[in-house]
Amino acid sequence: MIDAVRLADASKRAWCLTQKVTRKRRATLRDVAQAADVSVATVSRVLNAPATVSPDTRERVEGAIDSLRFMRSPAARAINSGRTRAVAALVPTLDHAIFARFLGAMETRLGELGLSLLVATTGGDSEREERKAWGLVEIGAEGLIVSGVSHSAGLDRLADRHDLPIVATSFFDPDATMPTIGYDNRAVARTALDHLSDLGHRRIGVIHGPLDGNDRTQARLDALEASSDRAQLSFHAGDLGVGGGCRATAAALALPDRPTALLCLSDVIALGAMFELQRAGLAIPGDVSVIGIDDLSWSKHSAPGLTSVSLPVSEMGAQAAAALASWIETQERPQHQLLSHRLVPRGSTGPPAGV
Amino acid sequence: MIDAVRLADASKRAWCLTQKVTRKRRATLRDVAQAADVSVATVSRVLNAPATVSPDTRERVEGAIDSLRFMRSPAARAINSGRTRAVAALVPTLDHAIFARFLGAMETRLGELGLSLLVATTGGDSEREERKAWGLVEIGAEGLIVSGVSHSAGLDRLADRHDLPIVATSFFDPDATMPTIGYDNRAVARTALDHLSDLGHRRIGVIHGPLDGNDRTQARLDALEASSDRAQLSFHAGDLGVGGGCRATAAALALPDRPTALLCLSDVIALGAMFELQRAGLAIPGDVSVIGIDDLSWSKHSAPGLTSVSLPVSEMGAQAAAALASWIETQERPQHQLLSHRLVPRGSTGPPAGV
DNA sequence: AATCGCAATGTAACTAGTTACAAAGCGTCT
DNA sequence: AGACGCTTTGTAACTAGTTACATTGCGATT
Repeated sequence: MIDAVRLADASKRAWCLTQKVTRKRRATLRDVAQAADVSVATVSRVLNAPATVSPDTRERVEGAIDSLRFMRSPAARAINSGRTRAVAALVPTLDHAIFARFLGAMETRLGELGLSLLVATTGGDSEREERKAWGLVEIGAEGLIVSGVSHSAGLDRLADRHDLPIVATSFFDPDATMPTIGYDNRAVARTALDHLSDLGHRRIGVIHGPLDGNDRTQARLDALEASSDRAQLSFHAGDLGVGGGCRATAAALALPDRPTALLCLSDVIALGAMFELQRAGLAIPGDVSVIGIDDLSWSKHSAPGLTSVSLPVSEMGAQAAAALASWIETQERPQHQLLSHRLVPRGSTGPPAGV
Repeated sequence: MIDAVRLADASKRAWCLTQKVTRKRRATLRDVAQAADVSVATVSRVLNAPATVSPDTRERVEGAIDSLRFMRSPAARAINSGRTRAVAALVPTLDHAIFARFLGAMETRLGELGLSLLVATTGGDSEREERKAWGLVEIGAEGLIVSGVSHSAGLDRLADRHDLPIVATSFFDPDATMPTIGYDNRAVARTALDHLSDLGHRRIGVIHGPLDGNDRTQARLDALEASSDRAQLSFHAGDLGVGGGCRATAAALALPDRPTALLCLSDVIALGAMFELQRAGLAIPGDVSVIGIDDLSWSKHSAPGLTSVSLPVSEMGAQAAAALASWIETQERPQHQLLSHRLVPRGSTGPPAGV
């Protein structure tokens, strides 16, 4: 321990030395002031309120700024303003259309609000989530948006310790300790099930991804199990991604009593299901209907178009960004927000063959 | 102007006042020192080199830290260390699997290197790219990774002004002003074309996305046009995404002399093409072969599996992260890096019908 | 001519940490 | 006993900006 510290210390000093030798110190505000023969306050004013400086002086200062290639130190600015103008988002992975879309919308809204976005991935691991969250706060994130994994105790500690604004998304739960902005995952799953059962399907295969640490999937499955009186449900788990959907679908199709419809807990999984059905030579929806959840951008273009439950992911990103920004600005904790989902019927679902 | 400044000033003061009333000032290092009855230096030591402080004192200080819920100000740390430990990435959009994968790999590697990732989207607009880049640097990004849009003059100015490390990715160009880490887009396109022409295809439809500001697409098209002696090429532009692929494919299929193969400049576009072919009742590859570029994670799972040119996108993200980190650390500009691509033949390509 | 108001500028004290250097305390060796 | 070395701690000066307050100088009133 002691050795490690000493080592770190030594290397730090060495690095600092190199610094001083290698690169000429960057110009500071005082250098500019000296070069322009004015006070530091005047330079600062040229930067922050140019109108209060005489055109004459301003020009001289601007000249000095340019010739010294001066740039304000963000850290020094932050120390004075108390603001870093950066917030962070934690998502399980970027390699999934739904999170990417969410982050995209969030980044756009944050940009409008003058904030930048730090992104970290957790891999759905709540220990890693906590570690990354601390790291982000330590480099200056003014607030956090978490998605996918439930708010772990660690995040609550973090929020408490820093008075740190943390918004949880992808689910709605008015009883949660932190504000939640999301949809009702149980209702989402029921919407999909209702659609299939309304069409007359009684044997339905539920295709889903991994469960570990994924509250959304769990909530959806719970809701389906609770509604299992409406139809005979079989559950098939697969890995993440299209490949997982393929394999789980293959398992469902191998059932002696083949389902007449597949309820996929995401459109990505549904894409795998459609590929697998095509491979099996089964017609959609003639032989088997397919429904997804998410309504990704390509879903309307598939052949046939994929029936899906549209989730307001972009809106969720924008709302979360706005809520967090206002929380930071006003110090007032935002309200929970329930966003509505919507069934988008397309060609991939129809009545079962026998009907 | 003056009024605006005054207004801003006034509201700022008001805000500060509110601050002081509403939230109790956060504890500083000096508060902790006072509470523990030690000097600020000792508190700092407890934080940075606990071994050099006697267990007795350390305990007292740690107690004070806990009871005051003290947290170091990131800005103050940054001002002293000269490091913010954050770098930024600029991508055209997050809503595209290829950039999401790239960013994911980058974030992972940066995390290993103790750096955090700021993400901003440019929408493929170089003006916006420049604006966002400045914004990111102003809040403390120590380096930049750009992708997709060519290094605009604005970025060069930024790099020059700050001595800011900027790495360009998604293309390889040893003559570029900033280090590039990427693949040879011309060669990538030729690889795809060679595969089709080796199979015997002579009428090939090239399906591509929008051109504005997209150097990668342009480079690929240039290479194809230069090789147009190998086959008769028709070019079909579509919007971004699967929908664009569908529409452009529809146009290609409507040609009096229908192409026997479709060369899609991305797998996303290829997915659109496959959907469209399915809609048209054409068999893949029996009637029309399809090849993509990217080799996305689902490409191997489609029906039939999509032949694609695999791009080392994840590796590119990791390499860019490592290169940028080392540039920041050592002040030594990294080398350009050419990453190799690879044809992945799958079921979607075969000899044309007549052969 | 004296006073007032205002714009333009400077001085110095802030922000919240880190750290070089000094000093005190204590045990050990000569 | 005095010198030396070690650990432990404190003082004060840094980092690079912002800003409250003081000051100067000029034109316009009174």
